[in-house]
Amino acid sequence: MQDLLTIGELSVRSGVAPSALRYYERLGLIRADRTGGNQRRYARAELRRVAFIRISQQVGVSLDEIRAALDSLPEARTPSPQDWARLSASWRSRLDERIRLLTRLRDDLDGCIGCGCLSLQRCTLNNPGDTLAGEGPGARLVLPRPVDDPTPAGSPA
Amino acid sequence: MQDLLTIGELSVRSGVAPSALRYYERLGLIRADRTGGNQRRYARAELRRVAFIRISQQVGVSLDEIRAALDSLPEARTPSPQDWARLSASWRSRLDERIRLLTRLRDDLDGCIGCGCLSLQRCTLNNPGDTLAGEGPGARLVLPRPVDDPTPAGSPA
DNA sequence: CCTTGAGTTGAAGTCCACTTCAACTTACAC
DNA sequence: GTGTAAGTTGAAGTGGACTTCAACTCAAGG
Repeated sequence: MQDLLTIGELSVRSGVAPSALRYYERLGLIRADRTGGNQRRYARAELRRVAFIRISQQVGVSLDEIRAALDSLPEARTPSPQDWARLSASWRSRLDERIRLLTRLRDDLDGCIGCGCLSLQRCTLNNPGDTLAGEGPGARLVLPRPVDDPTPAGSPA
Repeated sequence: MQDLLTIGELSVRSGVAPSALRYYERLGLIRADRTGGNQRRYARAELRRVAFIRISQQVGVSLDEIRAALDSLPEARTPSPQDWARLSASWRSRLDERIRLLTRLRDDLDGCIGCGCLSLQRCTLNNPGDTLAGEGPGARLVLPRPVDDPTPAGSPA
């Protein structure tokens, strides 16, 4: 066991496919030394970078933003625990926000289930720049903003 | 104000772009009558379908699954509040699960920030079939399962 | 009538995060 | 020295959820 990992080893240890690791490298998220025969050899510290990438993805951050965050790490030295803590902390509010939104959606869903209304207005939905923010595809709001459903109260759906 | 909406009206009221509404129709998620001149006219009930689609997307359900869910609605009659309640309830556990995972990630992140470890193993991360389930792109696990990082305790990252 | 904004279509394009492929080279255990 | 698993590359493909485009047609107010 040396201090350098092959791509296969890093893949197994990180749970990330080799093709994804190469992709990350192309995007500048991780780096590798090369052997005389041009094969990648990863320093152990890269494991932490990959860990950070995966965590960040869970939080809902794009690879591009992750790259920006990683770029803020000191280049001269191996990042310290404090460095990593700072980066992780920077996602904290986004994570909180996502949890808050989903929780609110759940509560609203419960309310809607109670009354069976599923009305766009009272639900968390269609609250642009709030619920629609930051979630994956399909959550882009193109039009200015939704308008209340003027169905006369009591009409049959 | 009649009981049929143009695509533009439905778009404004639902907050979904016309192109997306046409796309939903192609996928069989919503339907529209046509005027003599071949323009779409939506029954008011379609607003609820669109609402359901958006809510479901928030929960993290794919359009394909949403279509399957919508297909389970009675065709003969306008869906009742109970029908919608049943569909919404079917997402409930997924929503709960997502909230649970994100919350756990937050807690772990706090822990990791405390110690600065960011180690793959103790964090929620790389807990295949658990954390990695159901979340957007980048969360596919290809390799069997990650292996513990055997960095000797006390080695400098 | 005529203009103009809204709507129609199919095909192609976009974005993100990867994966797959083919053709070839290295590393290493025996 | 050799067999084979593992690695290399660039280019192209995938999937999901849409958007954009060009070339038209429709609907409705003046």
